[in-house]
Amino acid sequence: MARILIVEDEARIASFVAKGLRAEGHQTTVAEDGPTGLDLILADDHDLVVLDIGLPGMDGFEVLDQIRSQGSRVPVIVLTARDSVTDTVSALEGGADDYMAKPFRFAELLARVRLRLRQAGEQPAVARDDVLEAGSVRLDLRTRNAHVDGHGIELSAREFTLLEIFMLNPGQVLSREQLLDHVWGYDFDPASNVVDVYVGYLRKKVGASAISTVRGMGYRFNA
Amino acid sequence: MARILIVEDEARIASFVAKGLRAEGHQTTVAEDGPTGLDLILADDHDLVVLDIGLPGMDGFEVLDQIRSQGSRVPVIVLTARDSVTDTVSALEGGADDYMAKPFRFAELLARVRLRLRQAGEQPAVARDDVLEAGSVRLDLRTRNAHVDGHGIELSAREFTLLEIFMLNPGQVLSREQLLDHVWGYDFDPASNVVDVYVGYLRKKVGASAISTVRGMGYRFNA
DNA sequence: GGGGTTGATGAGGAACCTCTCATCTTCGTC
DNA sequence: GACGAAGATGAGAGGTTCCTCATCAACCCC
Repeated sequence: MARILIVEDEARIASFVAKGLRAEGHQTTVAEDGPTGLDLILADDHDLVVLDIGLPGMDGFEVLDQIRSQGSRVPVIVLTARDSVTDTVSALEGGADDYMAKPFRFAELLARVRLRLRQAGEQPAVARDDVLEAGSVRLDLRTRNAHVDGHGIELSAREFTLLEIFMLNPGQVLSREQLLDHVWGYDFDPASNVVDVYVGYLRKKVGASAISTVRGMGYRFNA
Repeated sequence: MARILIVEDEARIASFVAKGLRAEGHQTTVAEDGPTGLDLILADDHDLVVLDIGLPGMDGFEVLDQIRSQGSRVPVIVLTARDSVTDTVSALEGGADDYMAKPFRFAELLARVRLRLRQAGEQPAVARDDVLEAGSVRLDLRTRNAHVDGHGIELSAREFTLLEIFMLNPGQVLSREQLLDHVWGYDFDPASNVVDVYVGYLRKKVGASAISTVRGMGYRFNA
């Protein structure tokens, strides 16, 4: 769909982002340091850049500064350390379009990537659906209400996000790892069985048949 | 803006809804029983109907049935008792466009009223802003993230909703009663000081100057 | 059908959220 | 300045949420 450059030295995060974006149908390139990233950006081969601030050699500010001063208008989403106010403000003043504080959940990054791509493409703000429906389950993303068979159910924040991810990918098998990345974030203990537990909670609330287990693979939401 | 008919026998709820909708700039009429409501609807003088199911004399189902069988296509939002699954399903099958389970928060009803009016008007789904910004405060309604000076802050669900209401009405004085209706719902103890407490929490997080006290009146969010 | 692997689930601790209550502070008025 | 009213706030109860761990059940392969 879009060609996205990830400038990030931590392999774990780079791969977390790249993997997720590829699963969304985007083409990804990873640059592990500033100069490489800068070259690739200036080659003007990408639709969007995800840029880490804490890079070895040449930090993200410098990269940002250079590409803007050389006239590139490619959308840039900056990754900063959590609550590094200074970083964030500088980044936005320095020409970044948006930023994410680490650690972040992939679902959030994805939302911003979509927003920036949409804005860049000048597409008329796809009347994105604020309500997901599948079978008897209805999820209102704006009011955060959920209904099964037209009868309201209560979901906690975690349950809601998990169900949202499921309903955005109906019929697809989602691995525990994918779900953990999307709902819990990349820095969560991958050995935890918290996904299993929350799938259990959801099944109790939306009906056991809504989510089937694919042994050895993960879970699938049935439309 | 729109002419809205409220068919509801409980005065407390009728006035809660009417008051809120008038504050939004709509014209409201209240009918306290089914036959009156039916007459008014058939007079075709309203853009939208909020219809209670539990009415004396002629219940909401009957009203709905009659108006649909007589060809009216006015959008109808039905009010049902909480978790009365049967009611809800019957209502939707009977031609209602949406429903709210009692007790409800006004903010939610408003969201649905807007949606239905928009659909009825065939307006091209105003690219409604999913991000509220005022001064240094930024509130992303979709991802439920909040930022102050570009630095993420954590808000609980209640805090978020309260801040949302404030930011939707910047510069306006909002009474405790209004806030209670919007954020807590109409069946909440009006003598509670919970609004004061939560304003206190918000001030700690977004800065004390963001919300000023208007003595004897309520609170105002400053843009 | 036995054994190992994978998934489901109940129990429970820690943290958090929500609200009430009582007390303290601020404000306006006289 | 003294007083009463209005608002702010700390303490804390009660409930919920989130997660871990241990155990139990289902499944697969041979």
